[in-house]
Amino acid sequence: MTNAEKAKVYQEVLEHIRLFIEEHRLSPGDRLPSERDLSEELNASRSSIREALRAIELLGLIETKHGEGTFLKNYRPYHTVSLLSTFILNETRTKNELFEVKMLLEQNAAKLAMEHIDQTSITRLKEIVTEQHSRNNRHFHFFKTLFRLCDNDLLLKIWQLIEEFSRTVDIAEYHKEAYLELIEGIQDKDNQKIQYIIGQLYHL
Amino acid sequence: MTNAEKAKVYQEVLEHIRLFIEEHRLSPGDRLPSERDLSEELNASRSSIREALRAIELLGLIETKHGEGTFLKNYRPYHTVSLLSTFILNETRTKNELFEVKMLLEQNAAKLAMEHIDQTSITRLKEIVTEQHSRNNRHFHFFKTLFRLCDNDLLLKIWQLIEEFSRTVDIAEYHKEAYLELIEGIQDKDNQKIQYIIGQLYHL
DNA sequence: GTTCAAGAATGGTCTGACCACTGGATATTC
DNA sequence: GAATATCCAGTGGTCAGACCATTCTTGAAC
Repeated sequence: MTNAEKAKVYQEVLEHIRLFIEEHRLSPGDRLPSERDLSEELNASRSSIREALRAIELLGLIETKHGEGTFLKNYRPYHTVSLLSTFILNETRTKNELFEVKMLLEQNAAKLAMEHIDQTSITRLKEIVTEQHSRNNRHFHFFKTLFRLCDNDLLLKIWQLIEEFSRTVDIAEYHKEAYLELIEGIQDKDNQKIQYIIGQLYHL
Repeated sequence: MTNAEKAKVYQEVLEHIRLFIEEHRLSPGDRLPSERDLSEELNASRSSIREALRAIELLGLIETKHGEGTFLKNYRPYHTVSLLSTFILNETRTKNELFEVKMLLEQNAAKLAMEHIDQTSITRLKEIVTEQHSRNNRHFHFFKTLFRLCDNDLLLKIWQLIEEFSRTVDIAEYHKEAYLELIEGIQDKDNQKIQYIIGQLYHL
């Protein structure tokens, strides 16, 4: 036997759960079978079931309520992965990959948003940049709004995921002026300028 | 009692492990205490210890070797991204979103690759386009090679996941000529042309 | 109808057992 | 002495069963 790659029980359980969700078309808020039921159905011990459930709970995909059950959760980045911060992410290679992807996604968003932009959105963006309370979160709010304009939920989710990871390394906040210039670029539909400004943020 | 927020044992274990790693300055490859030792030291059952370990194993932070022990792993975000994606991608998602993101990623890759390209890679790309056996898989092979040139595993992983998922919807294969033109664009470092060609593939 | 107590279902945790794999110590053979 | 085979302690993998804490339902008592 060269490399049988025998999967652990909890990994198989994970796959079963994934399929279960798919087959039954479960939506966030819906209840999963109880640990005991899963145990019986999958022919695995309750401990193994729990190992699997705990793992995806940590990922933020499910939620357990004592005495009630296990529920599918509306996945939101920014719940769990702060764990990673002290764990690692110190490797420069990892950091660079993260920031590069983040920058690319933001460039993509800006370009797409440029095509959908209207005066109301421009105003909203300007507000976000100048609002006081978003001082420590300007970048996040600004781009979240921008991504929303793109009308592509998948793109938004990917970005949020990457953004979350990035935070465990470094919180990126830049000068107000850059964002205002960016808005100008979007308003003028000047793609070159947009790409350049975002590139500059990341000093690449 | 308003909101006691009693943490589960496995979450406390997680925190202990995190601290342990920090205090002992563990690096990837180093070994963690055995499950039984942790159990005794933290005054928790082995099951609880395992729930915690399985969770961060799934995250990709550690690696367990049967009979040997548990080891700290060199963490790469794409591991987690790929995990989450199997769930995220299954959430309601339109074909358009999927293909738009795919296109954007491919545009990103082409642009990045443009900056790293050399003669050998050009030749390799041309081969892929003209090879017979990759006829039904040209797009995938071509872009996979292109993404590799970008030297960003995270970006590659994201694209691969989306590409795979796209296949369940529709298989995209285009005319040989488009790829050859794309190679030309990359060779000439003509970004506008690159973006245009890829955009055309997706008729946007 | 309202209230309250009992009970069923469910997650949370622990104990202890046994198996399978690994690596080093020890014994055996040459 | 060197190579090999064997054994064994340590470790992860899995399981069965127990008990507790919480929640919700059910039905009896009022």
